[in-house]
Amino acid sequence: MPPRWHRNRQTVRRSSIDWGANKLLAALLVTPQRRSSGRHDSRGAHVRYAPMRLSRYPISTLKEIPGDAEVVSHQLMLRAGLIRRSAAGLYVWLPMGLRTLKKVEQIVREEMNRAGAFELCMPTIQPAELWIESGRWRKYGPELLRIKDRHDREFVYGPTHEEVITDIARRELRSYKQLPVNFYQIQSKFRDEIRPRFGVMRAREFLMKDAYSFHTDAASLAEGYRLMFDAYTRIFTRMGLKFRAVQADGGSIGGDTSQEFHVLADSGEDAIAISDADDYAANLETATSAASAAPRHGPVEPLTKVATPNVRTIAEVCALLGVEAARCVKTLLVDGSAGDVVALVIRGDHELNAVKSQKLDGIASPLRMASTERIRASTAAEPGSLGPLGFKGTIYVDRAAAHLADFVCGANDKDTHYRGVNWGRDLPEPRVVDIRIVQAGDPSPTGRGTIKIARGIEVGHIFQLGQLYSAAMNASVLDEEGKALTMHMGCYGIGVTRIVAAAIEQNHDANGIIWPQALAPFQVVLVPLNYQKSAQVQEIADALYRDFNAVGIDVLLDDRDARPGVKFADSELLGIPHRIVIGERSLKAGKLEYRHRRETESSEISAADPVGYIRDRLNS
RNA sequence: CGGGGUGUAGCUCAGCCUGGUAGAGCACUACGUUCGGGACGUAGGAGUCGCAGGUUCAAAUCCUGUCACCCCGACCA
Repeated sequence: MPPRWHRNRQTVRRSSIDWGANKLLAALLVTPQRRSSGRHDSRGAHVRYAPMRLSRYPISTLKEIPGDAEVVSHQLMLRAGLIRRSAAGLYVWLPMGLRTLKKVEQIVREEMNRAGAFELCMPTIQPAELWIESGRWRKYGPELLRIKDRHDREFVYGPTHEEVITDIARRELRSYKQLPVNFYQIQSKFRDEIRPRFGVMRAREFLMKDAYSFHTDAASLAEGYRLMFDAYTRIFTRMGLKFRAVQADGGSIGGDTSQEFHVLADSGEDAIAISDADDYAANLETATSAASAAPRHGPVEPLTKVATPNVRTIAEVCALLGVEAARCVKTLLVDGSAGDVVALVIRGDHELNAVKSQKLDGIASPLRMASTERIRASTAAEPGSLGPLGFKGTIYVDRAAAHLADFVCGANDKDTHYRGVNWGRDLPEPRVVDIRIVQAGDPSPTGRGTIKIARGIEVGHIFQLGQLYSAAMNASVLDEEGKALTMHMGCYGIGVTRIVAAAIEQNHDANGIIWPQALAPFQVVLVPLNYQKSAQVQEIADALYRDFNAVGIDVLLDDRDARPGVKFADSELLGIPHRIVIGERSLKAGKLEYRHRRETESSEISAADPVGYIRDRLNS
């Protein structure tokens, strides 16, 4: 069933504005009966149904929150009629929402162009051969949507475009003189997420700006990477978002150096560690802290074995023995890459970081905890009384655990623990690694300040890929000596659709969205009161509407025959930054009422030059 | 994929336990009154009760299967 848009019984006045290409749209919006009764201008085109009059604009706001929307941005996007769900993780962008999406796109495009990147457009459907060649046909897993055409040939719906761009680059680029170069596109991606959620925030099909740069060497790549870092900083700054660039893990895309851009919001899915004294910031997955500088204390206590019946957790051990968790050590057994079991030792009050751990030699990636059967087979102990003492096999010890003296650990014997354990005396000196999750209050690794934990929404990610794909796909150019040179690559993503949701998460109140100026679908909403009754109100509202359009300010005229409360509520839900109320009451005094979406009180402005007033505010 | 939950009008939901043939509010249509913060009245349109099978004189309701969606965990822009 088609939605029913707001209608206006009243005949709209003839407008002098030339709508150009919008005429066709305007004509299409007209119902058949109306078309027959409409009037035509001298060129025979329809001009009566100006598209930015709310009586004709297809908005459909909801008072109630659709039941499946969990986070505010999803709720507000549905309530304001920006998107509608088509299937799990698949969304339709309605006209009002698309306006904001296009603004995001345009800012990204302008800044990418300014950084010297070239826009191109790759197909969403990609041939399987390229993925087989890069090795990701096997590696990518079920998130990759694989499809067949009528000839039974295999394709994928692209979740990313490294293969296609590398293929193009190796065919088009021949000489080092053509480098460095950066290509980007703003294109739909499909990732068959296990659990799409939060509306457009984690959708399966989404819009992404993806850029790929090609270089002769690592130094040039680092320079190109820096250019992208700067471009991203400008992009998110222009959008009026509070964001933070953080160190990141390469994940499935691969590569060494990588940073994420996070929009800070409490509802964010990612935790990030931020120093309170300098610019250190990292995804919790890779965040580290300063290792203790002081030397380890020497042994004092003798090694003693104590009975700890039915004690399994660190908390229980502490309670029984009267020691702090920070003086205990916990030993976690994980699957090794050779079918064995590897022991990871961390301090009792710390937690294991899976991303850091799975990078260690001899550990299976992704990280898996060893099954109870395997634990029994390799140690003859039960989980709960495991320890490094007497463990046969590889042992990795976290820096903080390695710094302990006279500590407590499991004895690898059911219902017993050791206390007074010391590295070097009772055990060999450990293999020291960094495998724990940093905690709020830890010292920053830069040596200045302490770590705070914040939450963020990842809206951008930049990588130095190196020769990962170019080597696999043999993408080379000739160097100065005429020898083949494997190109160095960087890749740079921005979640275009996700930005819209992230901006709302960061900018809303109880009444609705509060768009940052750069993302607002319209800058100004005109709210005439009694538009249908008062000739004066109608005349002034129409004139203002023409004037704003004439100077190129996006304006929406709420000419609906609705009560004031409805118009106010909708203008706030939609989050239009500037609202001008045209009412007979203030017109008598030669005034209009102005209110910014962030303000709680209206102010009177002169009716003489509202366009100039708004223009000043837009520029300030 | 594992665990939990829900499918009844465009939206939010009641009815289901205890079978008796479909409801409310919002939205929509018409008319009237109203009109500076989501009005009111009257009338109206709209649902194969997710789908399939079964039990029964009778199924939204009970049973079986199936599909879809949502929530909690490992992935990502």
